[in-house]
Amino acid sequence: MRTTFLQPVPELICSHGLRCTRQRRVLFEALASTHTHPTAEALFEMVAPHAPDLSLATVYNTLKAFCRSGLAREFTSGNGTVHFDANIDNHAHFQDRRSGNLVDVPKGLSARLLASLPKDTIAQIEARLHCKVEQVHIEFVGQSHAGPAVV
Amino acid sequence: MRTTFLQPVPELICSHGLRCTRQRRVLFEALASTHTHPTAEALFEMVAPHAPDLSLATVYNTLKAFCRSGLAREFTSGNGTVHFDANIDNHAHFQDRRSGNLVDVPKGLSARLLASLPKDTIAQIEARLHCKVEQVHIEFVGQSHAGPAVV
DNA sequence: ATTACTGCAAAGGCTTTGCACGGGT
DNA sequence: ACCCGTGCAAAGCCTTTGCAGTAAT
Repeated sequence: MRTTFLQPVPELICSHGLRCTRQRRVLFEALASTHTHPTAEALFEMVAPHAPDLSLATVYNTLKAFCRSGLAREFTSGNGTVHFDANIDNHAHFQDRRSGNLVDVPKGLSARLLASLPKDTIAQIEARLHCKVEQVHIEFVGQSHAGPAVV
Repeated sequence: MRTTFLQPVPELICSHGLRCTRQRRVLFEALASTHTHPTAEALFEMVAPHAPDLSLATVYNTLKAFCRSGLAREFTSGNGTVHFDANIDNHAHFQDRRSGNLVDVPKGLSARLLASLPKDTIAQIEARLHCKVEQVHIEFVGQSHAGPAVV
């Protein structure tokens, strides 16, 4: 569990043009403190104990606001579930086929994977498909053994 | 447009334990004849001219049957849209950020990308995350220039 | 004081399902 | 003849939205 931030959470939220409400603080802290990638519902349940009358609609609205302002990122895994992530830097994911749980591939390994992609092949993709590649998502799917694989 | 199959479509459908109806033939041919990855709705519109009273529910049901029987594959792209694909072999995708359109990265290039992933790094992922990696999805996101980039 | 955010409930898409009919085997 | 597959409409998710009240600036 990461519990410290480069910038205190309230300032971080404010500096992104959002009002710093109790709900947003709690949600951001929860989101930033896990390397799993909770769905809106999962996040709702994570914070429920600390925010008794938080509504699910607010979770959705808040997450959307976070994404718009660049505080978080939303993405959909191969099986269709929408996940949120306060870790902005690009990294690969691993998803358990059975549970659908999604975790980060550790930073160093992610970086190695991304660096391994041959640049000339990407250039060829751009040429063949008449496009400009801006991002790469790598997702591994398979089976988790044992307990919670949170790194 | 690919219009020939290793096995004639009806046999292919039957051999997967499905009844070969007109709707299924039309849908499978349409799906297999494009390298874009239509959504259920898009496929519905593609075949509408050739199947006047096909219902959208049937498209959904049929696609699900195809996926269950291994004739097709379903996946969700990073922006949450569900796409279908009769190309079973593993390949990378490119998605246009604006339109959401998704196309295959040509086979050869896909293969090169997949082959470039360092095996030892994957082994380390398995070790660190206590998991077994079974599949890899690579998705590029960016901008398409010009017209339809169907390869 | 202003205006953004919240919670509730209702509305909205997309997808699935129940059921009677029709078509494949 | 059997029974799976189809079409329609209705029901079910998940997510967004409208609105009045509340809290942040």
